[in-house]
Amino acid sequence: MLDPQLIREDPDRVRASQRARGESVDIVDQLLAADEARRSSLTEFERLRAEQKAIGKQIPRATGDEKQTLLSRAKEISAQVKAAEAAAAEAQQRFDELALIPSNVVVDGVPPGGEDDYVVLREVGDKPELPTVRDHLELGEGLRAIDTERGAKVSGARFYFLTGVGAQLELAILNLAIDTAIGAGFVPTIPPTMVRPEIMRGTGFLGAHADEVYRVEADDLYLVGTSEVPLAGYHSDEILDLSGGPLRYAGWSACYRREAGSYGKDTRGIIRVHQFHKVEMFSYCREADAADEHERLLALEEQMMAAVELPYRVIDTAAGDLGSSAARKFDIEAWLPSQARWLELTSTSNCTTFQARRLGVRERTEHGTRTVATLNGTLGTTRWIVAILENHQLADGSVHVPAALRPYLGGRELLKPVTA
RNA sequence: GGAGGCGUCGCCUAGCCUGGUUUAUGGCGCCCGCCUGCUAAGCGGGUUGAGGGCUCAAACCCUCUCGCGGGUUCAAAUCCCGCCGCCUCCGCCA
Repeated sequence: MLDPQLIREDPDRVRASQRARGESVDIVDQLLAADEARRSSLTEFERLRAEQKAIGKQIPRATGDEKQTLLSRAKEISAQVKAAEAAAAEAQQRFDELALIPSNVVVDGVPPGGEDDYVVLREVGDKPELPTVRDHLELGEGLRAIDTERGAKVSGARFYFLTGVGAQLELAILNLAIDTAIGAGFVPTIPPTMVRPEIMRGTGFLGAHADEVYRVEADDLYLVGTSEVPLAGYHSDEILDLSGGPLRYAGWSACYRREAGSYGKDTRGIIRVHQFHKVEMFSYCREADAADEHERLLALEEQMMAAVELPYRVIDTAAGDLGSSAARKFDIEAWLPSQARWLELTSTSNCTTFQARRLGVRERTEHGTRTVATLNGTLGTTRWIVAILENHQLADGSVHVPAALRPYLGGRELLKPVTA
């Protein structure tokens, strides 16, 4: 949700943002009109209400004829107040509904355009030169690490078992991620992965991508697609003290995604699955500090990429490909040798005050309270296994273990295929 | 799943039965000031949040806010209904 005051005072900025995203520009004028209607009906209600209260105050003191006069006048105004209140509530509701429509105002410098109009900020590391290229599933099966057949048998398409070194490798990635986060001052957090509707709505996931989300109907709860959701809800309706700097959390959780509408895409292996694990960074900070915090999250992601020794590039996502909550988004894509393309491994978004406003997260300042900014970023996921296996494969199907992961894998330097 | 209790401005708490002079009481904490070699104590004042009006901005004014949402009434923290959350006990399960 945008700041109503911003819409009122600088509608052109909102229009420009909507235009850059390729979304409705007219909505701004609809909002301005609805805001005008809302305020005028509110003023009318408040005027009548004040009058009603003034009369009500005189009634207990009055007697006889005077009291009867006051009572009849009170009765009259009571009906007027009721009508004015209903009108004001209706205007407010109309405004609230419209206010949810515009996406976040993009940060200056975000490339305009759609999915393919991203800007590559940098490319780091060399793509491996491989004599033979096996894809991650072939490698994973050879290592007895990934079993998608049994995953499908037990749970259906896009489910899998990680076994042996596969399970250990996932834990290694996630442990390295959480240790990195702790080292950077994040509070390690294991959040609930089922949340109430208002939390899911507040984070903006029930908008355009609502059919991506699993819903547990019997209990009216949603399964989260990322721990961003419970971490954003963690401080909902709270007033924070950010005088000591941003509040930073690193959530470790299972993530669930329906992947509706992605039929036939990434069907092989574990690139696109219904359930995976992720360590996610989440920061609450002052809006003025949000851009710096975004760079900090990106730097930590790059630190992780270096640690797992993957060639990658950083892209600045174009306006039209941002989620509705994000004002800017950087993705890190690792090289995927089997398909000779880049594969998204992390994504970090600056949501500015968009998410926090919906969730009622504010901070105390000298002059009152104000909405904070929220940011999130990936520090490790199950998908990283894909890039690690493929980039570090050797000719015989064994896989070199990056030094940073070895402590989490019993010191092993090499994962070898199971021949038996 | 069953029974009972509770939800008041950061924390604790009065008010609810018996609706209106309540601008929601008092304490703690916190902030400002006074006093005092310093500190503590003492004294005085301030201290929920949201929205709107006026304004360059403030001061100021108004409305809403006693878990949430309805209802009754001229008038609701107070009466009625529904919901949510927490606690205790019982049952069931791990």
